[in-house]
Amino acid sequence: MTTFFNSTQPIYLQIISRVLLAIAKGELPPGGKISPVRDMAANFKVNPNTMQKSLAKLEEMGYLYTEGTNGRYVTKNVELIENLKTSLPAEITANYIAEMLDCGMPRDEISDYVSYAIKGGEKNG
Amino acid sequence: MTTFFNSTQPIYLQIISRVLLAIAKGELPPGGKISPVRDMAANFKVNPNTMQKSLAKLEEMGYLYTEGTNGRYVTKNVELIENLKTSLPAEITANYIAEMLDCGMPRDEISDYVSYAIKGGEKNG
DNA sequence: GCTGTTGTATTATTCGAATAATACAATCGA
DNA sequence: TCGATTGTATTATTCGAATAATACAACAGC
Repeated sequence: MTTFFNSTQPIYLQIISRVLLAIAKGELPPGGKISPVRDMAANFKVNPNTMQKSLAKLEEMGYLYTEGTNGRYVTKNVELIENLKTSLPAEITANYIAEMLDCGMPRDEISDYVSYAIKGGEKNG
Repeated sequence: MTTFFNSTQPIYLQIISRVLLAIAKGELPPGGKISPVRDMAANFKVNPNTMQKSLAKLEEMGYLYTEGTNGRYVTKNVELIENLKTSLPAEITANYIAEMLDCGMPRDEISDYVSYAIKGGEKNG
């Protein structure tokens, strides 16, 4: 069914994450026009209302803005976007470290563990 | 309100994670009796039904078992628990690496990034 | 002016999570 | 035996997420 999402988190939040990522990676450039709500809903295979909800939240956060009935655009606030580029991986990493500490892993062994996992302990696409 | 949980994931799943962690860390030793449903519900400040749901799932998974009306216990299957000890951090790490790659971070820079974050880039309790 | 596209709003329905309030069955201990 | 404790089951209600089906307002292009 939902090819894009997992079930443990609301879809609209997962959409927000994906759009933020696209903005951070420059796939959605500053000032660039994004697809209409209905199209994005179709692409993500979700209900237009769900898509609308996600985009409205992103607008609240300042990452998107609406130009009347003309369409929706990515913010031109490049500082906000630069900030996103650094804060996204930072948050993910801070979260990861917290989880590992919670697991009982000593702080000074975590990065070694990551090294090991990357080099061959696990198979990562 | 919910001092223990965040809102982006169902509480009963978060409880499951916490119990698994406690088992892996040995805080709940193999064969050890755990608190009654009602007590655990009170401790976690959730509804007894929610607690019951989590414990039932953990039982399905084989980590707990019920002795009639006597109480609930942690499995004596130490191999299962040993497996948990390694698989928990492995899964967390695999997930983390996938997220970082998704962010566009080169594979060979991830562990350095973690090192940096641990040593002082971030403040971690 | 008309039509299509855009964002937005509204109402209703379904579903699962969570809570509440009980009730029941089985065992243990006094 | 009696009562407390245990796990379990049942029914109802509330809430948010998600979907469905529309409807409306505003602008662009013909």
